[in-house]
Amino acid sequence: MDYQFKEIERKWQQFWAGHQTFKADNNSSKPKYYVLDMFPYPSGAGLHVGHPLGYIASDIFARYKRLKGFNVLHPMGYDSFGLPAEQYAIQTGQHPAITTEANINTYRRQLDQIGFSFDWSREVRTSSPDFYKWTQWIFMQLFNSWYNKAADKAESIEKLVKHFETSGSAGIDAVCDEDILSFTAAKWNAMGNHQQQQELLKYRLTYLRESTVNWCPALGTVLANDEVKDGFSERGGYPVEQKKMMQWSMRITAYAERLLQGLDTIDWPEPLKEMQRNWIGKSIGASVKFPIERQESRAKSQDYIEVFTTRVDTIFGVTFMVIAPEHELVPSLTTPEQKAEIDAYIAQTKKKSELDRMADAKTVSGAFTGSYVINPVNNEKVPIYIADYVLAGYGTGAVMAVPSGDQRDYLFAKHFDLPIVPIIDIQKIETEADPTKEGRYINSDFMNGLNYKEGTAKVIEFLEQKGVGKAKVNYRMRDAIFGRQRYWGEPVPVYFKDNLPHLIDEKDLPLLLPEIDKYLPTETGEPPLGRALGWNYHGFDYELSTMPGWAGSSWYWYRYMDAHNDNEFASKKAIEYWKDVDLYIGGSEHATGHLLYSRFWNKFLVDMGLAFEEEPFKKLINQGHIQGRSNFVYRLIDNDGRGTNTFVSHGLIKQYKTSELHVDVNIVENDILDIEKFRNWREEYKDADFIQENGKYHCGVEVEKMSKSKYNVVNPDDIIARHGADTLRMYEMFLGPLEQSKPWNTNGIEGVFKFLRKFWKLFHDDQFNFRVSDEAPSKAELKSLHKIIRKVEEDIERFSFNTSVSSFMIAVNELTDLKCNKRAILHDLVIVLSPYAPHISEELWELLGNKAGSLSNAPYPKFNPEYLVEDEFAYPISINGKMKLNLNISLALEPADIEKFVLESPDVQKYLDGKTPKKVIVVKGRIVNIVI
RNA sequence: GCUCGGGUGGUGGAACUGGUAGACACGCAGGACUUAAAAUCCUGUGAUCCUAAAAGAUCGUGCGGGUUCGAUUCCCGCCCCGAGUACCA
Repeated sequence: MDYQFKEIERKWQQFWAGHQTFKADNNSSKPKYYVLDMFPYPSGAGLHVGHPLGYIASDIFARYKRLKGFNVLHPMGYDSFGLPAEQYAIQTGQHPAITTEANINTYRRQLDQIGFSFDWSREVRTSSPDFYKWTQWIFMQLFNSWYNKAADKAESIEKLVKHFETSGSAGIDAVCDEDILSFTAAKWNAMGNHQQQQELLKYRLTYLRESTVNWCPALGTVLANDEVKDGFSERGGYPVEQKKMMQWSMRITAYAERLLQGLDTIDWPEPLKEMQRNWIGKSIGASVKFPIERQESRAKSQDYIEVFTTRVDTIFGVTFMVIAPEHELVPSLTTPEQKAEIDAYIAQTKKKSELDRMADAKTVSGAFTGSYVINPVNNEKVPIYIADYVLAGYGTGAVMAVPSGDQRDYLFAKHFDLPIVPIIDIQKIETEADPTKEGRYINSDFMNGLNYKEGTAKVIEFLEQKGVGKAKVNYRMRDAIFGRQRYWGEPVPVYFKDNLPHLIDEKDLPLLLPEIDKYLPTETGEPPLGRALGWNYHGFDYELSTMPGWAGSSWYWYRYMDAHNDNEFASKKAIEYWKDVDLYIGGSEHATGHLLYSRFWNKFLVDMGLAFEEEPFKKLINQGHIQGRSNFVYRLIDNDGRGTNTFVSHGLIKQYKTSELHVDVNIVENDILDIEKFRNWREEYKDADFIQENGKYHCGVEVEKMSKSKYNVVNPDDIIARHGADTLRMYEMFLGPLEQSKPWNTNGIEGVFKFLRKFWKLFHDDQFNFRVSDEAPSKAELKSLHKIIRKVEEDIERFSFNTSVSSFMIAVNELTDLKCNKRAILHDLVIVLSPYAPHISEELWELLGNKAGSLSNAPYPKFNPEYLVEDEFAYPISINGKMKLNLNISLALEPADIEKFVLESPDVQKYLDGKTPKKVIVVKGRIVNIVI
């Protein structure tokens, strides 16, 4: 039989499913290995050819690790809460659970066809109550915890309460809100429960607080910073505005330092780590309080403005101060004379959209408040301005402006004609600011003559002594907003009593999503859950927002370890066994979302003693994105400027007036249009004419996003129907390096398919009868085999799957040339190929007389370097680094003899021409160059 | 602007620590088989020069320099493409 991929693939997929071949065991004497993919959101469009790229790579690795004797956990599931199902529900009234279920079934069918070795018995779905029960449970643990800076870990809130009861707020160093009270034990105990609870909320790791949020009116929900792009929602592209709301937040900032430090311990791509570092945005500097010079008549709300600066050493160069227009002190600082101007400026900033503000980044604007602060180092009077280049959300929302050292301050000073004072002797400030740290200070009183390091230490010491400043570390990262005004998400297990949030009883978990009539906000503007009639907790109102998309994905890898546990999110035993993810494959778009939140929750679970590895994903690989590759046809335009039904081949379009049209890539092969298929594609093209080149119609090409409207979506089902899953798997790897983004291009797929046929034919005679020989393999055959054994091992270990595929082709070509059908060779060859092309490998494995299904755990063949030793090899030598010649040298020669042989050989002597060489370059025992 | 990737034949891409650049595949050209086509197989395929042919020579990894016996690889400067980020004090 010729290579019948359809039957073979169906047969083995059924076998694997029926025999649970890839079921992972939680008890094994083998070492464990956990290979994880970022689980997909099951969208209605199904998988396109780009989605499985990472899954194929991880599957190859998982299968390889099994061959290497590991107990491999390789699961798959669905991140099944999300907006599209809900949008669809709003439009059609269909319950998102139904849509989701249907989409999951499509995904599952498509995934099964590709022949993945997933352990489906451990499948998880974030929208399933037995999964989100534990998402809610973890939320409750976060609510019941606070972050103890002294111990540098999260601790139970009860411990904090005990401390308050016995010692008051003294001695507590916590990550918390800024407006915490300080109190004695007696005062605490005298507080009512209501006030105590309110105070505790400022410490909890998940808490309710009024905060400015990204509100998207069109979507009717709050978005996280990473879901907003340039002032528009990432999904849908609707405008986003700032709004103050009571919101659930996660105190991720408590973990900022650990999240930063942990990056140094994990094997992740450097760019990704860099993104997280930038996101966390640590800057080391100082905070300084500048006393406000109050006029007697004005109210004394606060008598200083605090700034954060990374260059406290430049404090003698401060000539003005700038605060954000939203700064809370603005009203009290504005003098009556300046009020009109300030109000106008604030009104103007409010009007500006995020986009305008960015476009305006270079134009200087601002307004004077009329008030002054005193520079604490020299008691000089410094005017206070407001300007939108200062962000309310970073630092303290106020900056000390040093125009000689900071370019923005410089431009501002020039615009408002404020003094620019140089403070370092080598500063050049004629045309722009000079932020140098070299040189010695001038105009800086007690710092004069010091260098950067000395000066910084000195000024901090001075400020600390005066009690107006201290060294401080600042982070850019904000606490994560945790509420969405949406239906299709995890309900927050909280009810309200006396306006205070309370957790529901643990035994009432999961808090199920209630049924509602419509998936829209209520008429009063409450989230969709507000429509659930009679939905309350013993008469008390539930929280109506649901959790964001990242909640379930922040811990799901633990659920795979023990997917059916009803009593715990995963048993301690299972977590102790599987520990962490050894290899995680997914896209870099999750850098500052999922991958950061997951690390945060993981650290929290470790603090609680519920997990044991500080970092959840030891090694991470970002697979590149598969872009679409669009094809175009060119419609001839007639003299009246109307489109005709004649199409011009791409090479000839310069000679005609044409318009470009997308054409379905599935009716184009190697950029040549299938004219018949084109005529059938659409009614209007039935009678199309073509101006061709050499009898062919060439299409134009462009790389774009894969999308339906561009007719460049390639469905894996079609590829599998034509060439089979093994071809698809190998071709996706062959396309290029895994981590590189590249356009999908079916042009070369024939080559991979031909390879698999050749491989099949190694085991068969010309009539396609299975025929292998038990003769002893020849040296040449062993050499081919062992080259590939080593190559594939090396390639897989360094995730270079594309080069492996090439090497397979070479090996099979060599063995075909040798007419090799030796059982011993083919036996090992099948094992080595099996991670890449598992179906054909299983079939041949069985034909070779092995027990069906035993391939997945067959031992990977051991590489023997002896077989690579040749008797003679072509020895390349360059002369003067240029001329090259090849000598045939016997490998039996010793290195010293080789040298003699080379130098005395007639070819070399010809070049030497009687002279002795000046220098002989030897690399690894080989002469590579002779300098004459 | 800043940070991180990356520029190699007609195309996708190899070359792992500086050591025969262009593996492998696609495409293209020629040939075999065939009444014909498809499929399959074989040969050639960086450019230029030279040759009847064999052989040979020169150039060649974005551009310009440098280090080295030797550079796609290392260093300096520049250009272009992609990704992330954006007034972060």
